[in-house]
Order: sequence, then C-alpha cells, then structure tokens
Amino acid sequence: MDESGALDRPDEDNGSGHRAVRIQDVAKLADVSTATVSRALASPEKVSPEARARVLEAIAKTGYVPNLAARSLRSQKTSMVLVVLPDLSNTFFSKILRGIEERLFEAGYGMIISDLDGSPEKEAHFAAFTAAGRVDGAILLNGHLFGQTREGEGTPAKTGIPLVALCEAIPSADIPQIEIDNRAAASRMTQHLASLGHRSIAYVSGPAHNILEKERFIGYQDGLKAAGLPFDPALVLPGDYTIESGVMAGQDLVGRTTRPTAAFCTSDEMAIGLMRTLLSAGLRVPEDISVAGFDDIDFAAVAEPALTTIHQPRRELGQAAASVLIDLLQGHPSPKRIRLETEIIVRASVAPPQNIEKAPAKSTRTRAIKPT
Amino acid sequence: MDESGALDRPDEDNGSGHRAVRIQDVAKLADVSTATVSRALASPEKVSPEARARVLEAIAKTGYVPNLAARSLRSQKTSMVLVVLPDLSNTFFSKILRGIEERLFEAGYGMIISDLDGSPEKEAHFAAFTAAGRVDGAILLNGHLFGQTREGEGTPAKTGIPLVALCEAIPSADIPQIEIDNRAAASRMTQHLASLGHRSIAYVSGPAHNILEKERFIGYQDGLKAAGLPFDPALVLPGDYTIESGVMAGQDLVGRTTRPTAAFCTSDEMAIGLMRTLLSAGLRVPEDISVAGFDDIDFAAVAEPALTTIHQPRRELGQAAASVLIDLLQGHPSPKRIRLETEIIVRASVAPPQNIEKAPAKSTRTRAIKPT
DNA sequence: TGCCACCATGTAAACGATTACATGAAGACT
DNA sequence: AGTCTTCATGTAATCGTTTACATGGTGGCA
Repeated sequence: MDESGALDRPDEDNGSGHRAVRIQDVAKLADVSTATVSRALASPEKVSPEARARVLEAIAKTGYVPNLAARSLRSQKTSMVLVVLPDLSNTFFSKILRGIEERLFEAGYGMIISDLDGSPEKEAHFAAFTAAGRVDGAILLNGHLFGQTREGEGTPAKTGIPLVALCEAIPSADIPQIEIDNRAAASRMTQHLASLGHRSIAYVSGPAHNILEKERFIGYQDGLKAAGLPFDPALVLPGDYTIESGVMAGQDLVGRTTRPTAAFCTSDEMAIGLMRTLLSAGLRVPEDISVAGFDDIDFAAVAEPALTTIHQPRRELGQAAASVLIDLLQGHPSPKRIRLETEIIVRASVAPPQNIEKAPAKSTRTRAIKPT
Repeated sequence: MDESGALDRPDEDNGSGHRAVRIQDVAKLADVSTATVSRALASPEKVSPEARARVLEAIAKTGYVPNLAARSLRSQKTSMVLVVLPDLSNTFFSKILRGIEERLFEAGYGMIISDLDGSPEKEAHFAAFTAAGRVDGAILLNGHLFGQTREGEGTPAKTGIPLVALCEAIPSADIPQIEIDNRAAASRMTQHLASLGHRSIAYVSGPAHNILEKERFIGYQDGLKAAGLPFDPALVLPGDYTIESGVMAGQDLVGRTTRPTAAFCTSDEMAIGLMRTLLSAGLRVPEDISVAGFDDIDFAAVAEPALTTIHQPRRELGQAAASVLIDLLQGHPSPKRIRLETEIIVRASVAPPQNIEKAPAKSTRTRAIKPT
C-alpha cells in the first residue's frame, strides 16, 4: 500500500532509495525551472543572486550531482581526456602520468588511461574510443605507433579532437609537442664522458624505430664529433629501454676482449641492468667501465654505484602536456612546442678512465704517429 | 547555394565533415529501423540474418561507432570502471594497474584512474564521480582512506555501485577483497631469516595506520614467536614504503653500536634504500647485515646485491580484481575473497650471519645460564 | 508618458541511443 | 480453415541535461 504513488512523489525525502537526484528535483525544491538550475551552475552571472542562493541550498540539501552522461550527450563534451601510452608498468611513464593527472584534476577533467601494449588491435580500439565521443582530447605518449604506422580510419587525428604529443614527437603531425631536447641531451652526456678522458664510449640504444631513440642516437654522434672522436658501429649495442636488454648489453661487453671505457645507456633501466651484469662478472664500475643512464628515475640515486644520468622533469612534462591540452580544449591559444630542460646528474658511476688505453686502432686513419 | 538542404541529406556521403555517424544514418542505409540496428549489435539472435548482414555492412561502410554518452544515459551503464589508488607513480601499483587494464579491456570496459595523493579533497571528488554515474564500478587500492576515515556522504559505498578492494583489505566493508596473505608472508620471511641463524632481525615498517602494514607487522611477530625469538621494539624502524624512508632506516642502523644481523623491509624500495646506505657506510651486505624486501619489483633482481624478497603476483592481483568486478557488474556470482600466493625469492642479499653474536642481552629474561 | 532595451526566467526542443509495446506475417495446431 | 503462437520489425517514449527562443517585468531615455 505504501508503495503506490511513490514514484511521482520525489518531494523532499529522497531518504531510502539510492535513486539519483535529478536536476528537476533541485528545481522543484528551489522553486525555479531546470534551466535556472543549470544556469546557476554553468554561468552564475546569468542568474539573480536570490535564485542562485536558493538553488545552491537545494543542491546542498539534496546532494545533487549532475549526470554526466546526459550533460555529455547534450553538450557534446565529456570532461574526459584519454592518455595513450605504450607501457603502464614502466616507471618512467608513471611519474609523467601523475603530472598529467594533477593538472587535469585541477581543471575538472577525468583521465582515461589506455595501455597500448604494442598491440595494433588495442590501438584501433582506442582510436574508436575517441571517435565514440568518449573523450574531449587525448595525450599521446607513443608517437611512433599512433597515426603513424597505421593510417587507417579512426585514428584520433581523423576525429578532430585536440591532441598533444608527449615526449615522443610525431614529426609529421602538426599537433603540439611537449618534449625534451633528446638530441642535445645525448650529445651533452657523450661530451661529458669524453671530457673525462673516455675515448671509447659505447652506446646502448632504444628500439630502432623509436623516435626518441633516433634523436638520442644522433645526439650521441653529435657528441662524438664535438669531442673529436670517431663513430664506431661496433660500440652501438641494441636495447629496448628494459632492464633485461641492459643485462644483455652487459653480457656482450663482458664477453669482449677490448672493451670501451664507458657506456652510455639511453635509459636508467638499461644502465642498472648493465651495471649489474658488469659487477657480477667481476668488473668494477666506474674503475673498469663508467656507466651513464638517461631519465633519472628514483632508483638511479640508490643504484650501486649511484648512477650518473640525465634528469628529465617527468612530472613537469606531464603537467605541461595537460596544460596545453586544456588550453586547446578551452579554445585558448597554446604553444605549438614546449621543450623542457634536462640536466646531467653527476653521481658515482662515471669517472675518468683508470688507465688510458692506446688510441683506438681500427677507425679513421688519423695520422697516428707512434710515440716511441 | 550548395549549402541549402545540406543538413538533412546525410545520404551516403559523409565524406567531408567530421560530423559523427548516428545510428539513424546506419538505419537508413541498411533500410531498417534504428531499433533493428541497436538489436543487431546488442542481441544479434533477435534479428534476422539478412537484416543483420545489411546492418553490419552499413556500419562498416559508414564507420559507425555508438555514442557512449547516449547509450550510457539511456541504459544507465557507462562501461567505465574507476580505479582509485594512493600513488600513481609508485612502481608497485603500476604493474597492478596493467593487470587491471588488461582484463577490463577484454571485457570492453574503460579505466578511469584517480591518484588520490593523500588528499581528502580529491577523495571527495572521486566519490562524487561515482555518484555522478560516471562509472559502473570501482576498484579501490586504498582501503584505509576511502570510506573509512571519512564517513561522509558520497563515499562510493553509498552510491551502491559494485566495489572491489585490492591489496589493502577494508575489514569492515563487505565488499570483495583481492589480496595476498600479508601476515603469513611476513611470518614466513621472518622465519626464513631466523632459520639461517639470525637472532636479531630488524623490521622496517610501512605507515603505521596502513592496513597492509598492520598485517605484516603481526606476521613479523608471528615469525619471531615461531622461531622462538623475542620481540624487541628497538628493532622496529619506522618507514613509509619509499626509498627515502629506507635510507633513513639505514642511517639509523649505521649509527647503532649493536646492530641486528638482518633487516626485513616491508617494501623493496625501502630495502634498496637501506642497502644503499649501509654500503655507503662501509658495511657489507649480506656479510655484515642481511636485507630482505617485500614485493619483488623489477629492480629487486638487479639491485647490488640482488635482493631476497617476497614475490607478489601483481599483474595477477590486478587481473583478479578486475575479473571479480566484472562478474559483479554482470550479475554473475563472484568470490568474496581471493588470496593469491606469494613466494620467497632467494637472492644474494640474505645469508647466514657471519659471526654468531652472543645471545641478545636486553630482552625477555630467559634463564640465561652463562656458559663458562 | 511612451517606447525600447535589457534582464531574469520559463518552456520546450534537442542530444543519440535503448527498449517496451504494437503490428503484421507466417507457421502450428485442432 | 480458423485461431493462436512466434518471430521479426517498426514506432515512439525515455534517459537527464543544456540552451535557443519566448515572455513578462523593470528601468532609462526622449
């Protein structure tokens, strides 16, 4: 008996049920129309102070929260941003994510994360995501995958939502880029090693097709040139930024008869894996071989020995990317490219070579006059 | 001139504009009603094979993607899951996240992440999130914060959406728990250390009010008891799972005159920070002091020395939590509690104590008969 | 005083899907 | 052969907002 009529009596008591409070309930309680409630929230200056006060009171009383699906449907905005990244479980990205999240949160946006996981299938899925109007914009941390290898429809660029590329610049696309100067940083580290006296500097690379990698590799060569050192392909070891690939590079070095006196790894993970392998094989770091990294992850400082590396402002990178995207979403002008500064962090893993070896034999016939 | 009538002629060409394809466009092209299109997608068995074929063709031709805001508004489902965690930039969580994401993706759900960042303000925000009908369910990795310290309205428990607690069990709430047996694991590690001959085992704790921490601490005490060792409060060092707190605990140990022969840290980060500090001070690990960790993060294996620790199946934990939540969302029965197995990973950082010290002097007056 | 502009507010039409209900056709059973 | 069930499909209401447009009241200006 009590049930009859319960449906259309949303008076003041919403006590028992967990039925959501609608804008109409608020309107009724505040004795205004739904339009006024909506305006009181979206553009308070368009509503009289008294009405606004009543509305706010009613909202407080009912605990009203706007239904975002409805809002999104009507206004074609979702207050959601998609973040696409290649590997969620990578230390490097997670701090960037935090920076992104902070900024988005401040601006009232939510963050949807998708771990691309190297699968084109997933990639297509997330492209569809953007097409489905589920997000207002996206931040891409995976330049080389998205909209590049695949040109099929559904790529976010096609859907026309604002995009921002973070870290891995997409050369062709004309979307804003937030990044560090990978080339310059790699060059500087190489020169740093050279300035300490190293003549034979190995380079442990990232994945060959990775855009960051390409830039860093060029930077490495720049650095060699600037230091007057020859480039030796035999000193380039393949890697993919993971600890394991660093370990493998280490095994390679351990097995060599003539070893470089320094190794520049393009990620801290690889550097740590490399050091580990060298130490296990009885080599000393930095006495026998200096090791440098890239990124300055938290563990770099507590590695043994502590890792000399290039500091990337990861949180700031994330924040900058989010800021630019927010500007874009709100129609504000925004810079097309932001480059944040890196810094060489000098720690114990790099030192001058212990015993200066004879000049490298194989390359670039510089008129080597044997000193007798 | 060309423009007139352009609006209501969505015939077959959607070529130029990036206006989204609606279900009506598909219906028109397939010569069926919108209802049939919807059915062809949601419940194909309810539609004739021919009609379905035509619909699918039309969808393929137009590149139709359902508008999720509309679907969500009508069906009161969002295909979105909220993941709330205390710290996005923590290595430990990121691998769990990956497990969650994988599973959610398979089931067609998207993942919204919120880094709680220890701020109640944010917490309230995300509670509102769930209330706003933005997500169908949530996975909580922060038992001690959410719905516990604050009992205010808007806590997700109040909104009635399905929840799953991951790792940090919420004792009071009757929501499914996915976890490891922290107490047993800590006990086992403690006994492992004792079985090697350690009589004085330090414990580097997590944050005092953390639920994990409480369980592990009890486990530590269990382990001591099982090994017949006394509990000594002086051997309990405060920490908060971070590298820094491990460093500080290390400094504490270094400064002591009588040191424990082993230290059990409740996170790998702390263990690595601790080892680092000990090594810097000239102590040897494990010769002077053994160090054990908890979690088995990637860096544990390449620490120097390699870290003995407790392996947590983080990815599997994430997957399990997602699976349970999905079951809940789809009305399937699901287990109330899942406990995944841990495993002690024996590496180089733990060894029998080098020189057996005299029985601990201060505690529990066991009738100590001096052997002359 | 009369007209115009303006301001606060209400009315109602979208937004794009899902789905209860209605409809008509086709086969099954007596 | 007539009625009943079943099945495929269409019609239209609905989800909860936002917002273009309409409306009425108030004050300024000539």
